[in-house]
Amino acid sequence: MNRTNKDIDQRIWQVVMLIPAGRVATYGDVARYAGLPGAARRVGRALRGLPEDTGIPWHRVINAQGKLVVPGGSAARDRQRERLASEGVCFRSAATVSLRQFRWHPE
DNA sequence: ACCGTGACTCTGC
DNA sequence: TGCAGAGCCACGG
Repeated sequence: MNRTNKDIDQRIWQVVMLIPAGRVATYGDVARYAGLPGAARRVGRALRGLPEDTGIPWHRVINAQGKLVVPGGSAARDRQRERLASEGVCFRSAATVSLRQFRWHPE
């Protein structure tokens, strides 16, 4: 079975959509839940290609250090922090979330 | 095919 | 707490 890149992206997006509001997940977690252990960078690439008006909650995906790593300079970074805050996610610092407290753990 | 780069992660100092 | 190194997957020159 040859999985196309598009299939992989969809798989990743589907996992991201499972993250409930007020919670966050790391790139590595998403990769693992999508059946792609170790492909955290692949997840980042999949999210980078999303349009601005997407319904996929990409802002709930951060790195393993609880940090928002979306490139600065783009409005996306501020939007991510704003959305998370509005969902009730508290920040330990300007761009760092309390993973311990808000990390999503699928059952 | 080689190499640099990136919305990554883990380990060790 | 912070930074460097190495490993990771994938893309583009």
